[in-house]
This record gives sequence, C-alpha cells and structure tokens, in this order.
Amino acid sequence: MAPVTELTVGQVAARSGVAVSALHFYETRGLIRSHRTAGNQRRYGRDVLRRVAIIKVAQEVGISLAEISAALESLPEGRTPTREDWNLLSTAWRDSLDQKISQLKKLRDGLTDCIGCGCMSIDKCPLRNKGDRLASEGTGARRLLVER
Amino acid sequence: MAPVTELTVGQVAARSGVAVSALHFYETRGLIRSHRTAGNQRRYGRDVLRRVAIIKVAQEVGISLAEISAALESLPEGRTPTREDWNLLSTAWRDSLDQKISQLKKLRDGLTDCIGCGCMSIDKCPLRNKGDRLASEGTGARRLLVER
DNA sequence: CTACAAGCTCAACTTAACTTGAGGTCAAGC
DNA sequence: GCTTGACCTCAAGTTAAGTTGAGCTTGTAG
Repeated sequence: MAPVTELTVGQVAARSGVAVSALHFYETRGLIRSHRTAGNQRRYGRDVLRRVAIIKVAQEVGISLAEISAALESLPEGRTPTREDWNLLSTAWRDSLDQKISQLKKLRDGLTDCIGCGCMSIDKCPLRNKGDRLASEGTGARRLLVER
Repeated sequence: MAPVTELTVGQVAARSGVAVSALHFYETRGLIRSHRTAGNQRRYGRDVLRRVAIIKVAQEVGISLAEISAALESLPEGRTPTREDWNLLSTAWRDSLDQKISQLKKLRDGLTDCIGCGCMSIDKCPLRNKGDRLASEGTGARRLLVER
C-alpha cells in the first residue's frame, strides 16, 4: 500500500478547526503526537484528526485537558481510540455531563424557589446554606470553582 | 435606635464563607462597599452579607463577576437588592441557567447518539461539525471558550 | 534560484478570580 | 505597656488554555 498521506500542522489546523498554536500546545501536553521530517517539521498521521475531534468534543462537554489527557492515556498503548474505546469514553463523559446537568437543575430550582422569597437569610436560604457548608469545611486554600 | 452592629472583614468572612482576600478583591471590583474606622479598618453594614450571598449564588450558576457587577450596578442607586430587585435578578439568571442546561442536554444527546457509531468522521458527526463551523468562521483570534 | 509562505522554538502575554507574602499598623487582653 | 491577633496595602504568584511575537529555518512555485 502506498503510505498514508501525512499531514502538516497547517493542514491539521485547517481540517480540524484548531489553531496551529493550539496543536503545538496539545503536543506539549502529550495529547497528540507527531514525528518530524528531516527539516524538523511536524508530520501527523490521519488519526490525529480523530484525536483532535475527541479533544474538542470533550472540551465542549466541559472536560479539562488534563482529564482528557488522562482518559486518552488510560487506553492500552495510549492508542488513538478505536470504536470500542470511544464507546467507553463517551459513555463516561456523558455520565459526567448528566451529573453536571442535574447539578445545574438543582441550582435552577433553588433559584426558582427563592424568587419572591427574598430571603437570602444566611440561615434559611437553601442556596445560601450550600455555600456556607462549603466554606466551613476548612480553612485551606479553597477551590477556585464549584465542584463539578 | 442603637446603631446596627457593624461587621469587620473577619466577621464577614466567617459568616459568608468567603476569604478575607476575596472580600478585599470584591471591593476593588466594586461589588461590595465598606467604610473605614479612624484606624483605616473596614466596617460593613449587615447588607453586605446579602450582597455576598447573591454574588456566590450567581457564581455557582456560572455568572462571571463582571456580569454580576453589571447586574448589581444596573439597580437604581446601586443599592443592595430588595426583594423586588432580587426577583428580577434571579429570574434573569434562572433563564440563563435554563439556556445553559438545554445546551448541555443537546451536547449529551449528541454524545449519546454518537456512542457506538464511532464515526467522528469530520463530515458526518454532528458533534464534530459544530466545531468545524465555528472554526471556519474566521481567521482572527478565536474565542477562548465555547459560547455560553 | 530566488521569493515568500509555512514551520520551528522559546519566552512572554492574556483573562478570571483569587491567594500569598512582605512589611507595617491597630486593638484588646492581661 | 506589651504581646498577640486581626487589619492594612501593594506587588507578585497561580491555573487553564492558549495566543502573540521575535528571530530563524524549510519548502515550494514560478
């Protein structure tokens, strides 16, 4: 077979809709890999497109690069996901999405309940108390964001 | 009437579950206000607790400090929200929450549909195409995050 | 064979929302 | 009246996910 067409960064960028600088960045983070030409330029196999696609989907679902990286690395041989692997990943990610959705729903319902009550009374407000509990849990550096 | 008890930063921090440094920070951002004692220490009225409560709730809903600040400032006289104001704010924020939820749902359903298809085929995958469209929209600096 | 586009590396900048630290002041208990 | 804990200011650091720019090399089309 003729060797599969290899792609340059520019081509991958164009086809994947990700900036060249982002591809470089992903590479430093170990999310994608490339080999180099004699002239030190990157060349990618076609599988990089799938990898990048997965990265983007996962990001849209609110998964951090670190987590994505971990998920990809957890695959045997660190290979680009096959259909089977993709089943596992997407199922897991869908679950995390589900969780996030139900969290937001809880929040929305809390907000809805609070409309008109005008309470925010520190002791009684359900939304408030959530925060209080969180805060009283420790004095160390607190999380930057809501637990997801 | 005896003057309403005033609170120190430390007390506000303890009662609101927000770090002292965060309160200072909110002040520089104009989210809360304080007056000073002869010795240049901050003193807060009780209403600051409600303000901080609102800030935290809004943040949990995924609203940025900038937006919160704008919302609070949009109130006549920049006052701490009354029950009426709170109705307006929480309704608006609930709507934005609703939007976010339905966006995530769409994403989840896309993910669900894609399970097993293993496609990620750049052309056919609905999730993929979303990204592609975004990318082909311009060559300028691209958004840091998904539009919310 | 010579432009000029596309690549390369590395360092620095960006935004949000704070935290941490240094160096100095204030206040309250004993 | 002194010690200790709470405050103060201001500058710099932190994390995520990239982007931007400078200075230099490759590769390709005419």
